[in-house]
Amino acid sequence: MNKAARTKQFIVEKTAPVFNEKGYAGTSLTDMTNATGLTKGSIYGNFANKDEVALAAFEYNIRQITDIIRQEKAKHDTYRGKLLAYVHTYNNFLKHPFPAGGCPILNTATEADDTHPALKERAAWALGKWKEAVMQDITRGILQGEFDKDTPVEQAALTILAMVEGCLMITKLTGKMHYRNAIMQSLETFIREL
Amino acid sequence: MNKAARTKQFIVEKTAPVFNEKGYAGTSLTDMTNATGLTKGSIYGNFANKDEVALAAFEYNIRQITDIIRQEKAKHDTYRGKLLAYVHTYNNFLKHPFPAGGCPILNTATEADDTHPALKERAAWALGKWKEAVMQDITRGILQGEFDKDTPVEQAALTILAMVEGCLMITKLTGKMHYRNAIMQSLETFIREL
DNA sequence: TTAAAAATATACCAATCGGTATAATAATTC
DNA sequence: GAATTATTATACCGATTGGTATATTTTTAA
Repeated sequence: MNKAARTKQFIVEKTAPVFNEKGYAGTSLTDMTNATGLTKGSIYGNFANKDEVALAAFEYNIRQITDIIRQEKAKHDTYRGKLLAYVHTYNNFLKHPFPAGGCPILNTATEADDTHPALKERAAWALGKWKEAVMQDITRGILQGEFDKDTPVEQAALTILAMVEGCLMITKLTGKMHYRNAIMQSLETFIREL
Repeated sequence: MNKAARTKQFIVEKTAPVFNEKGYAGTSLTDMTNATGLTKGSIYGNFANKDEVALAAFEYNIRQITDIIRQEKAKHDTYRGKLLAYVHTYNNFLKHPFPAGGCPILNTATEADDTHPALKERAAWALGKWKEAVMQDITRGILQGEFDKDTPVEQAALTILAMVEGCLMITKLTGKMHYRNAIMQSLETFIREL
């Protein structure tokens, strides 16, 4: 890993939380130089434009979360346990190195909707991957006899995603932790009833 | 209603969809003059600054939705019917004059989180009002014997909100209508099981 | 209808935006 | 260790940002 690659990585790591908190349009080059301590020339020597940094930062934030989830899922053998890992992870997300600013998919979905199609595409892709992962857990759980074999797999997966994202949004907006606990309680019930 | 008040209203109506689509930071004064056909001087003669217009536009978008929901709820006598009105309204929201850009609470929650505290406060307030309305429907439904008397009222209300907002986010990001239908199906089931 | 008041348009402000050419510096290769 | 290449900093670009002072036009009240 040569100097250039290291600096590139450094820029991504330092700007990722800023992009996630302030959004794409809200993050200026000045924010980026402040976050990194580097100058504009230095940043533009490693990236073609702000878009490239934003995209790389988004990927970084996504990977941050998927790594945590994968780790937590691995702790459980049953597929119900793996699904419940979402509940417990998000319910204690202060314990984990979650990206500052919350869920990057949620953040990107609303802002980049009309303004930044490339970023929106990445966010949609990430959501799709997440959906597939949950669907796979449900499908395998059905095969293992853990879940009802008549479970509508895609619908259940989408419902889990919606509850998690809705929960994150409400918690972020209100700051009330018992709101989060309440919604996560419902999600747990939903998963246990599959 | 004198000229000034009419112009103020006109500015709000024309800029409200722009703010909701592009966000607060993403909407420039040029966007506002384009949307209204007025000049900067004219806008600043009626509002102190961009903040004031953004706040008024947010209130306008919120009222737009609450009016529709109130109307749809009034069509049903039962409280279960009133709750299901959320499902049916959002499921056919193309039929209604919903604000362009989707749910203003969702849009504001993510963007204004760190950047615009006043707007965030209004969004949190609107969400709180919504939560209270749903809780009231559930409480009255319990008194009427429609719902199980052991229903955790606040938890159920928050879950409904989370599912709706999560659904809106996923639909906005992916554009897939059958995702929306699936999640709304789960919400309907949830309400019917209260 | 005319005078006072209010609303709108024009022209401008400093500051910041994203981006770049060039010079200086550091890393790499021979 | 010297030469070359890659990386970073400086200084600047035009365009756009939010905002304002002033002039002009339009409402409103007498």
